[in-house]
Amino acid sequence: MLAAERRDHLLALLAREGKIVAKDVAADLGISEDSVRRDLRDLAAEGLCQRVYGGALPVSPAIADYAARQTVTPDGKRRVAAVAATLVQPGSALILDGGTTALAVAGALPPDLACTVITHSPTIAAALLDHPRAEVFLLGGRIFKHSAVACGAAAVEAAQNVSADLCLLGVTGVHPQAGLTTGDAEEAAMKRALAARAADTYVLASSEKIGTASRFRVLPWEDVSGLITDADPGHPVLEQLTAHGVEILTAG
Amino acid sequence: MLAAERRDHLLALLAREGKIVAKDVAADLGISEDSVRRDLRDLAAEGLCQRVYGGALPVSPAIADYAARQTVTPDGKRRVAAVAATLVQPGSALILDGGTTALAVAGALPPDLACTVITHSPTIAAALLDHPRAEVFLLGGRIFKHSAVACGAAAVEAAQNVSADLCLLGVTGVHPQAGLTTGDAEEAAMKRALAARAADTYVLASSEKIGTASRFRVLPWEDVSGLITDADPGHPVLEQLTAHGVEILTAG
DNA sequence: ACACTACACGCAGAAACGTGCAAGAACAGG
DNA sequence: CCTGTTCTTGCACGTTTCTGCGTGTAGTGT
Repeated sequence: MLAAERRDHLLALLAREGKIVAKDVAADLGISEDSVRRDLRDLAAEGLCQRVYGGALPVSPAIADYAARQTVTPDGKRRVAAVAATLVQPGSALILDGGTTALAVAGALPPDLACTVITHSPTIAAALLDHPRAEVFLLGGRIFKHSAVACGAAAVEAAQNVSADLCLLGVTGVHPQAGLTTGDAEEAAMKRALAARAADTYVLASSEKIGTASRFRVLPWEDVSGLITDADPGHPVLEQLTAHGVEILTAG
Repeated sequence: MLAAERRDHLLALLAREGKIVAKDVAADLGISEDSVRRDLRDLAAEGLCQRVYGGALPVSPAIADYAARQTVTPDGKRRVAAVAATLVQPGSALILDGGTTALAVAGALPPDLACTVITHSPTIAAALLDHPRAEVFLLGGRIFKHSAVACGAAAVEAAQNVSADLCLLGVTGVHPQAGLTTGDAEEAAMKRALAARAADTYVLASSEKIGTASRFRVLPWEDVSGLITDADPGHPVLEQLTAHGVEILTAG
């Protein structure tokens, strides 16, 4: 049994049974109680469960199954998403890009947050179905299979009819000179169109993207309000970006 | 064993077992653990799996999850979907409504079918991502949480810009006098807008809907080419519909 | 107050990891 | 056919991570 698998098992168990008894799980899986306790401690540290004497309980019954889904996104993206979610004010309008990191943001939004989310990603729209107070507006268009978002002329046109307070953008490359880049021209244009419709644009960039550049430019740094990343705040690239006037939000 | 072949093997294993243990695979294939780890690292970099200590896990259990949900689709809906899928000609354009039955149709389409699918359901758009040759066009608009589809003025307007050979419509009520009905006025209008853009409209109706009516009329029988159902062909309601000129396709 | 259980912490062995390196295969060009 | 290059593969090495055990402490129930 893989360690990560065990972790998932615990969360699934928590969602299904509503509680975890360390002793029982240890006996059940044939591992030491220490390992179970260690896992529970880690999960609790990430806010995914509440540690109690003898085992663990869900932090809140409502988000139990959500937590199980969240664990599969890599740690870095999850941390970036958590910070990004704090930028979304109740009652505000948010433009949310596609991609796995943005999907993590959708999941990280408080379940009962009342806000408007505008997105061109069917995946993200579907993910927000269980946020009852979030109003979701979907931008239509031809679906680009590679990144699972609506792109093309129709999607860009649809974007012209919306406005928002905040735009959260995912990219594949973050480079001091090249700016924000992505691997597809259509996608780059779409991201540009989205960013243009929001007062502030923040970029979601897990650490592996820092310092890399892809083929197509999305935005120059002048048009970016801030960058949210889990990279080391002392990273040389990040320091250069600060010099460009980009606010750096680190998700340590 | 070719490197690419090994890669495929790993992905297949991941899909089948839900996890990969580097050590086991290495022993199984008679190659070094290093090679397996290298492959997993590459796959993870491409976002095809999630690397964990000891092996790898699927990026998102949502895939397995979704597959599992498909199988729990009630038999009736699955049979209806299978028949509906046969109506879709290669190269044709299909307007696909939202709802669980329509989702089953998306799943029932041959994986390599080349066609255009127009839908206002983010869920269905997402489900069609694994049909590489299907061109998906998403109709945007405000998302109605209840049925998880785009509705409202924007969605209806978007629908005006498309045309298709076939429209597959889900409804909640099929009644000889009341016609096709559904429980929400906005949704009814949207369905009407969709049906108007296709040469032929077929209705998906699992047996429990036959003979019932909901509050809002979608279409009169004159505008319906046919009905696909798993109800008994001798059902009195179906015979009345035949009299209305509606073609009945039964999914025995 | 007492016994008992659960707990955190530190430790050491084991397992998994990343990296550099060299041998070998596949390949392109002369 | 030969040669230089590139890519892949397995091995060795040092490093990191995981896991079970022992110890002392804290919490729980009688």
